[in-house]
Amino acid sequence: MVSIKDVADQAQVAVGTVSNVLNNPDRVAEKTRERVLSVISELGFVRNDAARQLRAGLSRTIGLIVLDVSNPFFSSLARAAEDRAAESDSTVLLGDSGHDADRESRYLDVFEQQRVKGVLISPVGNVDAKLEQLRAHGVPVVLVDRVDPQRRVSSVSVDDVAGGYMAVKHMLSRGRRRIAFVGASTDIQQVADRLAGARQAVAEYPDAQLEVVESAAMTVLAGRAAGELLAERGRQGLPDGIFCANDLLAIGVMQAVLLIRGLRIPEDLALIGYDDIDFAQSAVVPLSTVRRPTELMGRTAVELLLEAIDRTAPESRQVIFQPELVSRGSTL
Amino acid sequence: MVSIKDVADQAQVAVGTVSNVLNNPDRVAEKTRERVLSVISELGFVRNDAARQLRAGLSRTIGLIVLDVSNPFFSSLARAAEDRAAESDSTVLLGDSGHDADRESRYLDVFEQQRVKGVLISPVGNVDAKLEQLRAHGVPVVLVDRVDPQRRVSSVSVDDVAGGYMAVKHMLSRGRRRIAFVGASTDIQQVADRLAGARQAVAEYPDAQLEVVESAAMTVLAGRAAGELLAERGRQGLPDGIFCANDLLAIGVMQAVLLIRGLRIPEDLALIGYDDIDFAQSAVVPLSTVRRPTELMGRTAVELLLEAIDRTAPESRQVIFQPELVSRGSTL
DNA sequence: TCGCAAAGTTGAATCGATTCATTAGCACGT
DNA sequence: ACGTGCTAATGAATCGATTCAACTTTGCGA
Repeated sequence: MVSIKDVADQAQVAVGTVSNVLNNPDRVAEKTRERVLSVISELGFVRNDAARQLRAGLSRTIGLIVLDVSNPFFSSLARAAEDRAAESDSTVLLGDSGHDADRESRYLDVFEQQRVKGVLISPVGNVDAKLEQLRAHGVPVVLVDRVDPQRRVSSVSVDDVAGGYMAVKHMLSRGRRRIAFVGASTDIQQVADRLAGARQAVAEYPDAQLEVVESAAMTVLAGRAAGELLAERGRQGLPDGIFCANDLLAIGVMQAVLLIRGLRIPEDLALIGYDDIDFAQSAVVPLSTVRRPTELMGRTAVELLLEAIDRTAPESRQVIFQPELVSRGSTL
Repeated sequence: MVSIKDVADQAQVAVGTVSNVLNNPDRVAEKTRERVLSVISELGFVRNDAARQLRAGLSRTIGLIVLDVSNPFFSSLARAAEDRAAESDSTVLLGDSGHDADRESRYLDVFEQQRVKGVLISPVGNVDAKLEQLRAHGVPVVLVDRVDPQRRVSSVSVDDVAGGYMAVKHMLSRGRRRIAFVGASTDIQQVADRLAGARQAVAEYPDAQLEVVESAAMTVLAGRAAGELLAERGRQGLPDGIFCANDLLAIGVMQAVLLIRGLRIPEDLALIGYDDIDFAQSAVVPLSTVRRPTELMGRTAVELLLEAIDRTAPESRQVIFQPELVSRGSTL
């Protein structure tokens, strides 16, 4: 394996000079620099990051742990984070916890051993202890899609109350009055927030009413079950607008309504989801939905982290983004 | 920052002993070990991976570069690879190239600087030069979902010809005879292979015929366009079995057929896709499909890599997996 | 009591890049 | 000829964990 020493010998300079060629090129005379560079490529020298990091004390990597990489929300966020990190020439180590606290904990351990500059995490379980340990070791943390109730750590998240509000307000403004909300248990913060937003919107229209349908999960199949349940009532008992807590549910409801009862969307029933997954626009009837600014969130998360790294006094910041309404055929 | 030296001082032992507690616990007397361990947790000592790696010469990490983490095929493969690596206590660094050669190249550079033990990659562009460099530096490489024509590097891939064959054979064995293949350009190796398999199956039935419909892309919308095109012919001109090169196309075809022409699946038309994405089973009519053994591929890829790392003579191995037919409602 | 093997412990040397105080070389003005 | 100021280059010390030859202690049989 070729080391900086080998390069120095071959180029007839001292090791310090080679190091300067790599890190402070302008301190080295042009002729010398060129000679060293040509030896580097001739020998195929590649910097040993472990040695650099050991001496420098800090690494150039950021750890990112997401709940599920196959979820487009997270993969798009991760990509944006990587791009932003690359601009400040850092690298992102991506870990997928898969909603599993053990995996999450393993990644945190690895990240700490690797002495990452900072950690971005959308936590699964109770990570307070681990995060506290990281912070005690001087590793800044930024929460993603979650806020710290004690506001001790920085975070980027989305105003889901506003998202629920704009979804339902959208249907109300188009004349719908009998609104249904379909979502899993309100134990999930995001579901609770979206429902709260929906309630706010309905409260602004005295003649409107809101019905809550609790689904077993947040999947297409659960949505279909909910849709069948509603459709069984017949035309009279039906709501004229349905807001689903995510797009998968909405697609399930759409399947049930369109095929099983032959109702039409949006004529008989307006439908809106949440997340803007790929399938939303390629559903049979293009699905209206609420989109979260994932790229911006990823970039911002990295920026908050870099800020915390540079700053000595680590005051925390909570950044909350506003979601965006995407209006398509299902609410025309 | 707490180092092994601090632990040694506090526990009144030599640094070598602390190191042994961590790496060769059985060489240390029980009493000493306990004392050291308690000091470690008391001081919150965390091993510095950079120093360990510098001295040991090799790291405990494996680099994995996939084309698109949000593709369930890759995310599931990545998760399996991570689990397998964890069993041999290694860590996987996951990189998402997003079909972008620059990003891919950046990751390869980072991996090499980090002195990863080996690299798993599903390559975008022409990475021959980079891979050659890695191999020259003694870093083993295993290709994922791609074979090296020159068989110089190991690989794990799927027999897509067999996949195409089993999909079409399945429909033929249920009495369908007018088969259509829907897929994007055969410039894509996977598409070409699946079509070749379809041809093989059809050739076994003298009274069967195969029609090829080229779609613009491999998306739901492209599938819908293809479905509409077919449906316009009316019942007579229609095939009675359609094999789509992936599930997205199949879902598009299903939408077009079911809603726009009111045909029934599988009575009027059998339909089968490829990949077994989540949506396949939660489609209106559950979609039959061909599944690739992603978990097994991920595990095997890591195993091939570990093999190559341990072995001094790096002979390459090409492992080709057989896909599996998943029969659901769309081909009953 | 002595000898000797086994078990336990020690600490200096090592990995490779970075840092920085020091030295070398050169140009210019007086 | 000599001092001053500048750029360029040097190389020893450093980061923290691991390794291993050397040393100490313990246990046990003769």
